[in-house]
Amino acid sequence: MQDQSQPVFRALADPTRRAIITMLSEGPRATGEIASEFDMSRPAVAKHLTILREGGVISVKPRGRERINHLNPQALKRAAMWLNYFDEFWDDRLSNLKKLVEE
Amino acid sequence: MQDQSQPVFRALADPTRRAIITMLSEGPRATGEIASEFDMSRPAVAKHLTILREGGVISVKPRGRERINHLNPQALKRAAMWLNYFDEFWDDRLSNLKKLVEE
DNA sequence: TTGACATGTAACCATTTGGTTCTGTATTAA
DNA sequence: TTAATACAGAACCAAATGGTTACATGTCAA
Repeated sequence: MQDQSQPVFRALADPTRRAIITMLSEGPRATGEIASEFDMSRPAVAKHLTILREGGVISVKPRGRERINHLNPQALKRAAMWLNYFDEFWDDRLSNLKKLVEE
Repeated sequence: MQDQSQPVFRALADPTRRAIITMLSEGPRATGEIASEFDMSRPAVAKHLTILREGGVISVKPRGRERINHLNPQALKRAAMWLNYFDEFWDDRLSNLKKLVEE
């Protein structure tokens, strides 16, 4: 079980980064467009984007002089799966059903 | 949606703390018992336990001179719910079923 | 009651984190 | 071709993080 999930959980640890994730769930955004939504400098936001990229949470496609940031839900799934392991402790009913469905 | 989940995500950000969570999912453990499993000093582990407690992830019951640490899955659920919001992006089928079940 | 055990907490330290400003480099528009 | 735009990256800084050792306190056992 050893820590493949560390970069994802690290990415999730900061509220600004979680806000960026939420923002990108509505659709891809250019870097500057994201930065303009926050009360901090563009390089600060750029650093957060780097950490999100390192965690595999977002991917970037250059388009002209812009860089378009896309959410990469696969990476979030890794963290969700880790947490869902504990499902059984808070919701046996739903967890059992899920297992059934997955079979 | 504003940051009630911050302390939980903070608690989840460190690999040692996630290991402690896994350990406690097998059953309650005394502080020293937990510390002995890690290659670091007891106070270091105690600090991690404090952060887990602040995140509501564990709760502590004194028993004699020991302090028994219990997993508190409710707090983990908070983080899981945040992530599950993005379910729809990676697994529409299961997410739809879940919604149906929850009704 | 005395000593060992289980633990918490304080003081300290190196590294990481999250922010800043400044500078450099493509790319688009005039 | 020149000026403005969109961005990356370096250098710097304060505060938070994750670790340490040393010390204090409550509880159990002899």
